[in-house]
Amino acid sequence: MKAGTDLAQIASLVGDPARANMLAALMNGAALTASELALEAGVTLPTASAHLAKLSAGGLMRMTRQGRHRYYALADHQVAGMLEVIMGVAAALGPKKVLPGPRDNAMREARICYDHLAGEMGVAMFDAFVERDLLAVNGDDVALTKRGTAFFCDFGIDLAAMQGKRRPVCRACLDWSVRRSHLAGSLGAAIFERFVALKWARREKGTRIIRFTPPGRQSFALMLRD
Amino acid sequence: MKAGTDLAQIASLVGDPARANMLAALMNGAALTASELALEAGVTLPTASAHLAKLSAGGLMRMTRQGRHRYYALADHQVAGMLEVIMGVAAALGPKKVLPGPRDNAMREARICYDHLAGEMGVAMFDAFVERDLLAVNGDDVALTKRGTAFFCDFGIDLAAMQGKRRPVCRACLDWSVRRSHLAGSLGAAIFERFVALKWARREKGTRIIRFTPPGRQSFALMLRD
DNA sequence: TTCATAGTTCGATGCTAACCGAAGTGTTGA
DNA sequence: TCAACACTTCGGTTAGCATCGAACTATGAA
Repeated sequence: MKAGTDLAQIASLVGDPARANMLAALMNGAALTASELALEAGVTLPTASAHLAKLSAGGLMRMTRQGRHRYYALADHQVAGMLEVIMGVAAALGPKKVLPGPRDNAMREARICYDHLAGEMGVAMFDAFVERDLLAVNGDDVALTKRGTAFFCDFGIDLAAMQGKRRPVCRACLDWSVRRSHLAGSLGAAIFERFVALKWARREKGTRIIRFTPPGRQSFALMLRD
Repeated sequence: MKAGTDLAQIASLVGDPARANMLAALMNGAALTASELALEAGVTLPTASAHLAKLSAGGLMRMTRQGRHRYYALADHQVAGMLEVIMGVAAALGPKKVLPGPRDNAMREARICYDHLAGEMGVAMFDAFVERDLLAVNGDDVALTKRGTAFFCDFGIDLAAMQGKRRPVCRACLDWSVRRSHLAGSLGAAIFERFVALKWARREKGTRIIRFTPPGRQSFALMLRD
């Protein structure tokens, strides 16, 4: 009985559409003001204020004052993780393909998932690698092919250093915004590092968004094609 | 906006106390009748029936008819996992140390978490391994030590077969009933398999409970100690 | 000081949904 | 065929809470 009460308490905080929209808007890790969140949720300021008070009291949010602004953010990683899991269930259950995922275009296009590229560009990259026989997919398993080994070495990645480590080299990671796989593992991380080193892309400070430079975008497209 | 709506839809299903109690009661993996769930939630049959209809329509539950009984169970693993995560957040936030976790003693002591041992015994095992320098914990990372490698080989586990696989060998998994970590990953799974092979323990059919045999319990304690 | 902006608090309103009793459906057993 | 049981559906009541406008507080700028 007690277990259910706790469960309900947290879930009901997330269970209101206005609050859920606010929480979803904060999933990129940024902190937003009360006004911005009100806009995001489609309610007036007083209503938003009441919701924010509840979320804070419930421990799901953390607030910092800065002058006359109050910035709200998710309380911690655990809360963000919980929201991801719930969205995962929602995505798996809802057969409605009506463009799920972040409203934030930049987030949907390219973002950091731990330490590798996710979003539409991440999925496109993964698909291209498989298409070109650089990666071999077998169920949930992903492995480097001979061609792939040559290709990534050529791209400037030290594959030898990854072998035999605890962390898997290739791993498929399900993208909640697109519901398709992208590349994780040490190779996924190394590729993203290389993108940054080549100045093709950089992380936007304080968020999980990845911004590609115009030339970087071009090089990226080229890399997938040939 | 759409993301928030999906989020709210699922969360609000869990967010009602009566429904949350029902879901919590089903977390041991068993299937219960509508009457039993009504009792569990503390509502009358008609009320429970309405809730169960909603949960089923929402995809969180699965129903099977058996004569004049209707058995309700959680839809799948993903749903059970989501509930675990939410309870984890609730436990982390609620400063009420009033003995959180499953009312069911057997569940709290030892249960399956995917494919490895969780619950009090799982946590005790993890602690002992770290204490004895078989595992090295560094933040969220867990790694095998040299001593650990020798120990687990000696215990009859084929560590070589795990290396280089997609799945991590060691992983820490947060236990919602005890709020401490236990061992997951392929090593965690292999250890549990070994327990079963040695007849120290077995899964109770249809539930997530793990039953240790008396000699198994003794051997287990010995294994942790020396 | 005065004005503007950001946010909270208050009071009133209205809608949703949880709830129960009573009646209805379907299954089992006699 | 009838009675008992398990469960669902229906109708009506009630309580909670999301919502908004208006008034209030606090910070910053002129």
